[in-house]
Amino acid sequence: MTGSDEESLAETFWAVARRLRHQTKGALEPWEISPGQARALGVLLRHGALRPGALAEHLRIAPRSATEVVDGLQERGLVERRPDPDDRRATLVAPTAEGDRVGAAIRAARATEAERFFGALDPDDRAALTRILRRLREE
Amino acid sequence: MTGSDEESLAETFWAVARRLRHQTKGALEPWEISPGQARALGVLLRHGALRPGALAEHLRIAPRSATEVVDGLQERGLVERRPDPDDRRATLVAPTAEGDRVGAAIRAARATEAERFFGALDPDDRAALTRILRRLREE
DNA sequence: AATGATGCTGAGGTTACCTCATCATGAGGG
DNA sequence: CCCTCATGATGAGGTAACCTCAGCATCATT
Repeated sequence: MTGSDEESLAETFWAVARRLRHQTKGALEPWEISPGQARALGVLLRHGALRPGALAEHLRIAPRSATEVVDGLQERGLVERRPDPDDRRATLVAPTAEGDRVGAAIRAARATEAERFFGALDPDDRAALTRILRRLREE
Repeated sequence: MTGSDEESLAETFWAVARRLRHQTKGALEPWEISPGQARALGVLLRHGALRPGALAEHLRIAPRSATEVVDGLQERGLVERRPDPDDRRATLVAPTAEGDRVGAAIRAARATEAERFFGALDPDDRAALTRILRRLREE
């Protein structure tokens, strides 16, 4: 019985994820930026300059894939590569001024979408969800 | 303030999703079946025979993509196509006996993984999460 | 019958990931 | 020093899961 309860919890979780993803997709369109790129930009805004490898760890993707994400962001002028002064093999990826600006705007737009999405919940539920998800994330 | 709280709620949600996805990935390996196929098989077990179009609606993907998922399941002998007696344009997709068997095994394996994942929560939190996610799904 | 809608699928494209090989550089031992 | 091995980024090439659009068969309506 526990088993099938758990099953439906995971299933429900994914159903919600899908709905959130579909709804949020449009939020990024004004900037023509993919979800992965937006996520990477967010990490860079939070952490400052990072090596591609470190960025990959944050995003939990392969280092090679981080190179691609950075390529995309660089093409749009949102980040720049510069040599790492401590290691000539390495590159540092840092947001440009435009990257800062766009990153902040995206952050705001996503907050609005999230408000629309999670707005269905009353404040208690919202707080409970936040608390529970944080526990699941950090485990 | 509400805005940034919401932002971090969505962010947290995605962080949890990523972790769950990575953890669950291995659970399907014994059957060499993709997550999407497993999900489709689950829907078919729950609903019985469905047209590809209806399956697509359940999965929230394009009808054409449902064709591909069904192709994959059919190659593995887990579902079969048969003509819809009510409409000769249409096809009904139904699990085979093997599909029933594998579907049940997958269901059990996923329950085990989900238990490992959501097991970090005490029963109250688990119930609350289930209730809140259901609301978000159905909204 | 004729017309337009519907159900499925072939053809072909996109995206976001992956692995493996390559090349430059770094770090430590002899 | 220099040799070897480890490490950082990237080129080359592949894959999985989605998509759109066009085409064909069939249905429903006039």
